[in-house]
Amino acid sequence: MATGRTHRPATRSRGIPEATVARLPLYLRALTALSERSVPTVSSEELAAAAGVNSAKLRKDFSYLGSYGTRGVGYDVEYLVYQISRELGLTQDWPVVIVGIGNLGAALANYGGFASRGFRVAALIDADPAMAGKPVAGIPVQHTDDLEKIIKDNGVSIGVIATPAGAAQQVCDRLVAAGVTSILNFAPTVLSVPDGVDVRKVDLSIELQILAFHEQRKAGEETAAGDGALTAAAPRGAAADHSADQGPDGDVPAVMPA
Amino acid sequence: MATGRTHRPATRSRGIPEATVARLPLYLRALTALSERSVPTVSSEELAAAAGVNSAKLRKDFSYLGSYGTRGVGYDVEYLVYQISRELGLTQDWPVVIVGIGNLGAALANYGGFASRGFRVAALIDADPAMAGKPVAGIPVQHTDDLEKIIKDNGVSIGVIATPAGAAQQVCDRLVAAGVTSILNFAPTVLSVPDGVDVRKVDLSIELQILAFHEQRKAGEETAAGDGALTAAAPRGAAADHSADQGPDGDVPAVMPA
DNA sequence: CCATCTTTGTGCACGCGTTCACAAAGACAT
DNA sequence: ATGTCTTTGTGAACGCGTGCACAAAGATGG
Repeated sequence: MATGRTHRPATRSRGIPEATVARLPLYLRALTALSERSVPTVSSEELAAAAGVNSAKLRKDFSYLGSYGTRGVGYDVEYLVYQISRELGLTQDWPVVIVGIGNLGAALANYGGFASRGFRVAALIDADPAMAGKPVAGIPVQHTDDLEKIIKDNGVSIGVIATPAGAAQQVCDRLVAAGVTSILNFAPTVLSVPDGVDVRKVDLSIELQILAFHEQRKAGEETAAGDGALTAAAPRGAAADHSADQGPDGDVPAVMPA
Repeated sequence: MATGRTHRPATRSRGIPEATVARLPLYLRALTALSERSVPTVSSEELAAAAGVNSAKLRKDFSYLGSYGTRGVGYDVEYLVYQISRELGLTQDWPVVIVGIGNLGAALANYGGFASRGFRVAALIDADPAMAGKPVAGIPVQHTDDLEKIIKDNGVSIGVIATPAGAAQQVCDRLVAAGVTSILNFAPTVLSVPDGVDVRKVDLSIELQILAFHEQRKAGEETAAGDGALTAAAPRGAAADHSADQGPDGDVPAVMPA
C-alpha cells in the first residue's frame, strides 16, 4: 500500500542530491537579482551570502551541475542563470492548474511569483457552481466537472490543490488519473498517490507549530539555570554577521516531500 | 527510558531532533482525527500510515518524548494528543500578527488552521493607509506606524510576514526590535536576523520549481534507454553554444587528472 | 616566462537522520 | 502462574548532507 511513497531510487548515476535541488531555486533568485543589476560575475562567497547559505555548500552544489566557474574570478552571472534554469526545467513552459479557489486558491492565482518563473496558470477549478465563470486574477473559474478535459487540453502535468482537506484526496485522484504527475498540496491531508507521482506539501499551521515549539523552549530556558549565552538582549548589529542563522536548522524546507 | 539510565547530557538541551519536531505536527493532526472518531488506542503501524511515515521512525520520534505507549497494545490517543500538544507548546495561547495584507495576507487571516491549533490572530498590519480600519476576516487592519505598540500591547512573539519582497527586511527588523522572536516569512527574500530569532520560510514558487525539476527528469527518462545519459532533446531552442563537453546533462564529475 | 594572488572544485571527516532487527515488556489465554 | 502473542523502545549500522581545509587552475603583474 503506497501512502504517497514518492520514494525515488535516487537519480541513478547522474544524481543531483535532493538537498541541492532544493537550493537551486534559492541561488537562481539571488542570481536573477544580480543579473537585473547587471553584475557580470560573482564569487561563491558573495553569492552564498546573498542566498543565505555557506559558500562551501554552494560550491559543492554547483559542482554537481558541472564546472561553470572560473578560478580566481568567480561565476558568470548570466551563464549560471541559464544553467540553473535549464537544470530546473524552467526554460520550458509549465502550465499548472489550481484546484480550489477559496481564499488561498485565489491568492495563489494572483501570486506573481509563478509567471515570473516559467509557470503559467492554465486554469482555475472549483467545485462551487456559483464560482463558475467568475474571473479570478483575470482567469475565469471553471467547474470541477471539466477537470479531466482541462488537464488534457492544456497538457497540464503540475497541479496545485488548495481545496478543503476533505476534498483533497478525491481531487488528487482525478488529477492523477487525468495525467498530472506532480502535485503541490496545500490541504492538511496526507495524499496517497501511485508511484511516479511527486507530491510536495505546504501546511501553514505546521510551520507555526514548529515555531511555537522553539518559542516555548526559549521562554523556558530563560527561567532555567543556564543563563549562558542565550539571553535575549540579542546584538542588533545584525547585518555585520551575515550568513545569519536562517532558522533553527538553517535549511529544513518548509515543505517536505510527501 | 523506563529503565533508569537517563541520558545525562541530554538533560539540558532537551534533545529532540529537529526532524522529529517537524513531524510532531503531522502526528498531532492524525491523532486529532482519530480522537474525533473516538478511537481509544492506535498502534505505531496504524498511526504511521495515517501520518504518511515509516513506523520505525514514528516510534523513534515518540521515544524522544518519553515512553507513552503500551507494548502489545499501542498508544492511547487522547494521552498522546495531550503530550504532543504540550511538547509543541500548543497548550498555551500564541498571539500572532500578520504583516502585509495583500492577497496572501488576507488568505492567511482567513485560514482556519491557525485558530484550531492555539494560534490567535492578534492583529493585521499593512502599510497602505487606505487599508487601515478595513476589516479582513473580521479583524480591522491597522497601520504599520503602530506596529511596535501592537506587538507590545498584545505580547506577540510570533510574526508572519506576507509583504512584498522589498519591504520584508524592514518589517522584519521592526518586528524583532519590538520583541518578536519567531518569524514565518512568505516574502521571497533571505531575512537577516540576530541570534535567538527563529525564521522559517515558505516560498511557493520554490516548491513549484522543485516539482518542475523532477517533472523534467521524468519526461527525459522515458526517452532515454534504461541507463546512460539523459538525451538532451533541448525542448525549445535555447541551445547554447558551449555544447561541447558538459553540454546538456553530461556526467558531472569530470575526470580528475590528479 | 615566472611569481604571486585569488577563487574554484573536492577529498575527507564528522554528525544527523533513517532504517533494520530484536530484546524487553506487557496483554491475554489457559 | 506460565506460556504465547503482540507491539513497543532502542542499539547499531548505514547513508546523506555539511563544512573544513587544501591543492589545482587560472588571472594578474612584473
